[in-house]
Amino acid sequence: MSETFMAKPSFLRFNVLVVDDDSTSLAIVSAVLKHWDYDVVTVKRPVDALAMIRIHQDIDLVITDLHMPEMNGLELQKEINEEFIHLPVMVMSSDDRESVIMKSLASGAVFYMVKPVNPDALRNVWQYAVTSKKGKSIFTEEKSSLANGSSAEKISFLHDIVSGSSMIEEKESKTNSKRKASKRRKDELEGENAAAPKKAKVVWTNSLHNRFLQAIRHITLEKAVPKKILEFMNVPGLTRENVASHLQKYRIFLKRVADDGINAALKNFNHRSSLASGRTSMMLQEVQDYAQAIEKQLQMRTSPFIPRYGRGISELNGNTSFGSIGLQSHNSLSHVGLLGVQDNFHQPFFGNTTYPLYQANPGTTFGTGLIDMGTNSFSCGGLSGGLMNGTNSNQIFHQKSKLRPDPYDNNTGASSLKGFGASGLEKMWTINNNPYLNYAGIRLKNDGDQLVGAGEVGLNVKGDAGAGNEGATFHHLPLGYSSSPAGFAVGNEQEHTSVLPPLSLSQQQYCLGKKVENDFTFGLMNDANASVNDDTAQPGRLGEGADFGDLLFDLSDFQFLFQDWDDEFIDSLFRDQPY
DNA sequence: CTGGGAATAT
DNA sequence: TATATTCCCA
Repeated sequence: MSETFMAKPSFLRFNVLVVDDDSTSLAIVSAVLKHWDYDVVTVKRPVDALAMIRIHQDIDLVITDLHMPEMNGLELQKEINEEFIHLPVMVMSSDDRESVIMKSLASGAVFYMVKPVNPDALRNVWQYAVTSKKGKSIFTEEKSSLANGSSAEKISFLHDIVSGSSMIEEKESKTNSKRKASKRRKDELEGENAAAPKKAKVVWTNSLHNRFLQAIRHITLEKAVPKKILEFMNVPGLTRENVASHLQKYRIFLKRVADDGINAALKNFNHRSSLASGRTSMMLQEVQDYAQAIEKQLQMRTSPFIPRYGRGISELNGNTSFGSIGLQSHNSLSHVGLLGVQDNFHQPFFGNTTYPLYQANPGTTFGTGLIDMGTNSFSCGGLSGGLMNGTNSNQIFHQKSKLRPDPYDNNTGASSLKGFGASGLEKMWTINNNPYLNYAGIRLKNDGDQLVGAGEVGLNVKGDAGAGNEGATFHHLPLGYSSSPAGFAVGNEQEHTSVLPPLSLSQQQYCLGKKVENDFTFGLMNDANASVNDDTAQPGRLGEGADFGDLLFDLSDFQFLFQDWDDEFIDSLFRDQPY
């Protein structure tokens, strides 16, 4: 606590929404925030900010410019806090008049930054986000920036005054506010020294949890004790107690699975699951871990997954044949589900030794993925069919979650539209009523990162399921396919960058599970004998060397939704492959 | 000190 | 209610 400031623990992720009509300012703030390891979303219009917050559902902090057309920062702040009470909003402006500052803070802004924004001030904004998350504030640090007489310093003091105490009281004494602030700060520090500082609650994000799981897998469940796990995880700031606590919860979960079955365990695991913030991946990981444990115990050579998990997961959303694991699905066709399985399947279905883990055929269908939306449409999940494919399970392995941004904009040649499928969208709409421009998910256009639209992948639509890219030419995963890509591959037909190796274009159809209604089959892997148009889909077997885990989506990757993509970020996706 | 269960806190 | 922290004891 003797540091000049409390650095943001690297394992804490914060989604910061920046709103500024000025592109330059927006870019700068965004860049600085990213530099400080925040996840940043930017919009230029306040109305888009509101939409983004509603859709994203996992914004931790909003930083908005004050002076904007249509709606100014304070109006935006008011709207936000009416709808999202605990979402902190910071205001920034080149206006350094104290009256304006005070008005903003009185209005409910948690902080006021004078432009040009001090990078140091941005570094610590996570604490405000933490405040919103925890319902308590964490201000234990001395800020080095206080040493000088900058505006930021003044603002910082103003904030200190406002936080945790009556604004009215402070207004009355604003002339000597600086002194009072100093005194307050001192009191705080003394109090903390006496009573020990409040520890920030560790939030077990998906990524953190995944590290935890990795540790357990590495150590093996039997030998996994808090100390070893902690050591393996190697996360600064994480304590043995934290790990012990989580391990306890984890074991309870496993026990519940053992006693009641995976279905029951999943049911009350996390009802709040949403794509970006939920713990769906944890569920999946638990399934994996538990399945492995079972497998070991029973010394089974064949997969024990089907009878137990296939249906179990299917039943999650009440669907008799396919489920989607806590995610939305409102279509009688299509489906999806990570582990969807045909009702009468009684054998392992994860590919076979000849065609292990192929993706579903995207020739006429779309599929796989996490979310299903729209009439006659298909699920299109972020990862979609992009997860697995290929005759080599190792390939599959490394394809996992390599979400690719779109390097192209076929219309302009500019550097791309950005988009993703599979958010927990409830409102979808098509673009220009043009099926060729339909998308699953949200698209962010490059010209200012405005939210330009979201659509659905429709029947017979050549649409990307997944990362969208507007243009005459669609992008496909497998080379040569003219439609229906699934996944995040992008580019044009000739130059696409695919997360998948090309499929041969024979009539082989792939599916896991069965067809649904007419033409749609889904599933994660194919079998050469399967056809989308008949019921002959044969489940394959788990290919040798394949890992059940390969099939599991890691939703922590979706925390990148709406992220501004840049080269560094993209690189990090590949660099940080967990396996 | 460590692990793990239970009580407690948010 | 769920989950993380703290306490307690073998």
